[in-house]
Amino acid sequence: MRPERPAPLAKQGRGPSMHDVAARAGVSHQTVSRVLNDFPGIRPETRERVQAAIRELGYRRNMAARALATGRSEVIGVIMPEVPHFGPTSTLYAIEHAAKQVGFKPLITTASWDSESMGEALDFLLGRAVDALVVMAQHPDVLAAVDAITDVPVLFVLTGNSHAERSVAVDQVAGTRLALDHLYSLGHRRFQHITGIAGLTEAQLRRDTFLEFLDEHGLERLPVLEGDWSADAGYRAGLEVEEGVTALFVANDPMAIGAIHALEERGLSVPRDISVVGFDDVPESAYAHPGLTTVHQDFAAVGLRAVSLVFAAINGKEPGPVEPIEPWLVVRDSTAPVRA
Amino acid sequence: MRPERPAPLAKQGRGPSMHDVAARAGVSHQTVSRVLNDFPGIRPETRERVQAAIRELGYRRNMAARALATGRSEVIGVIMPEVPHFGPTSTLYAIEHAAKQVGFKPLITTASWDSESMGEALDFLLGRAVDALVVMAQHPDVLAAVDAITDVPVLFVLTGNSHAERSVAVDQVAGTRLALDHLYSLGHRRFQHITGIAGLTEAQLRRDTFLEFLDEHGLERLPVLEGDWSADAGYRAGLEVEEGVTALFVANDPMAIGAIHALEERGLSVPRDISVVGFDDVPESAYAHPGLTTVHQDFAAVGLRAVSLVFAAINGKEPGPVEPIEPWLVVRDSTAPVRA
DNA sequence: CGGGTGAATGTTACCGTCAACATGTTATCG
DNA sequence: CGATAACATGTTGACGGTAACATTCACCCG
Repeated sequence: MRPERPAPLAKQGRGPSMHDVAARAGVSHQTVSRVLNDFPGIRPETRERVQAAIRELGYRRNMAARALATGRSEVIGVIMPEVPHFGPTSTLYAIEHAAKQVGFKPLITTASWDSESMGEALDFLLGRAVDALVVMAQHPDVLAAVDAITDVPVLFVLTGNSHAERSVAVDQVAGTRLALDHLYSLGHRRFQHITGIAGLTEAQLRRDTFLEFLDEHGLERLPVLEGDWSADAGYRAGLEVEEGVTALFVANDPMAIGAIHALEERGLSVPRDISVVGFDDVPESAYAHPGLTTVHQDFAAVGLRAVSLVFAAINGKEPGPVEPIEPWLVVRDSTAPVRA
Repeated sequence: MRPERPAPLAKQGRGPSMHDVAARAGVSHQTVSRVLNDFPGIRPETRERVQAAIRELGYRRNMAARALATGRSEVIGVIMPEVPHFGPTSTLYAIEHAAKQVGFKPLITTASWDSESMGEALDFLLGRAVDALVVMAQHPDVLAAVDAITDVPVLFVLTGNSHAERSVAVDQVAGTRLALDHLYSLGHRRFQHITGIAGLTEAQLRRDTFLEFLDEHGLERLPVLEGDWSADAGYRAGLEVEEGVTALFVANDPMAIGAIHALEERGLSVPRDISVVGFDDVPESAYAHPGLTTVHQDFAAVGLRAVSLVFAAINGKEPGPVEPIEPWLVVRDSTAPVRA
């Protein structure tokens, strides 16, 4: 199962074309085209005849030909990270749904953030004449790799609002502060943080904001624990949480769940001994044990807004600056006031 | 943001074509084509010159034209359910990865299982001249809706091995029996089940097998609790679990997590008072509280095998019957021997 | 009642690529 | 040394649509 080059080509007889329909309806192929595209000035009776022919032949428009002639494909290219985490996946679904509403479909490809991988992804999508590009730019390098593209409108997503220019994102700084303010207001003063994958913009923003917050409040900087978004990593990091820490801010929910598991194994009770806040609000977090306090990110809104902007750009309207999407805090049982 | 018909067409100047490259390299466009497609019999020096021209112009093959000329698009159409659950999503990623290895990419669309929605999805994908179709057929009706398609190889996925014909699936009956045998061997005799979305093949198979199992062992049929795959539904169902039940088989992990939450709220301890088995083995299940015993489904294998079969079919090789993919049981802490 | 007008439809060229066939150019060999 | 492969490349015509322009016809009006 390796990539063959001159592929055997299992010639599958093509379906009927416009000409076939035209012949059957006794009109010219152009008239068929006009019916298909809802052009005015077709006699109802003619339209009827054409539509009948279409139905009878089971005709289906060839979008490759249409794309060739018009230069448009009604497809939006989407570049995703290679690992299917909750955020990208949710956003993808939202994009798919929103795109469908306006007659577009996504053409998906995955890429890591090195420029070679991105280059391949771009070649693939642009070669398909996608009408626009939505790039999940979780890593700063991605922006550079895509920068040269001018063939087509490009929109970045999941950039943590660090590149407001052409990007739709949940405000990571605001989300992080929501979590930390909550813990601080419960009286906690000894904080630790478990990060997401090093280098990813969102992980970096949460981490930087965490450290900023500590400094602002004159709190001690305990070691930051490195994670990779996975529950496994959260578990391992949870084993390393320092004695005396009462507030643990974890960069996403799965890691938080892993970490809580580790803490309990160590005999620490959440939230009695230590409060934990996650990030994302995955559906299971409400039923974790204890229910996980977390920052909700509205990925559906991200997808919707992304498509709406992309659609505007495709139609030549250049919209104004984009506001970040505001996250909100969901307080559950994994956080409690610090013990006296 | 509604679907406009005659769309304004933001004319974006097209990129260079083969002719431009040919002119620059001082050869004919056909020679360019040959270089691009790795045809033999090109003088190395000529090849060099063409490749230089390609690089200099930033030429990119127009796949719409290629698709039109060859009738192939190197794209696999994928029809997904509208709600992004773990199984379909994981499978999608696996398909994307496997497809990439053989030079294909997925074109995704979602559809519910009614024939109208499926019809639209099919029109869209076949209009794009996809080379093959992978349909996530979670509902029996889907099979009927897609049945008429002969233009292109079609493969079903996630059918729970109920339609072995043209389908790749994890064996649901086997998986269910793994879970139930485990519980039975621990001494449990009072079972209850929380189902997935009514009507979906996988949910149905798990449920039917559950009932069969009860009958085979002469166990009482307590009411089956209706769920919908969501942790929420699991929680609600968990509130309804009957007194005296010691073994709860839940149709997926998120619902199991929700159910456990409900049981603990009711003062029942898992696994002391009641053992719970889930299905799917989502990554967080290992760190649920208690660690969830569950049936692991290898979605990566499903995706891989699906692509491999589809690829074979595209190249005209009709492969033999497909073996189902075997799930396995992962025993963790949510199951224990029944108390004496 | 002839020309103008607009509605309905037809004709032709072109989008960028591949496939089939045609041509030109070297080596090869009797 | 001329016929003849074998190789390297060029030319032409699909593929199935869309767009621009051309045509036909009926009708209206001065």
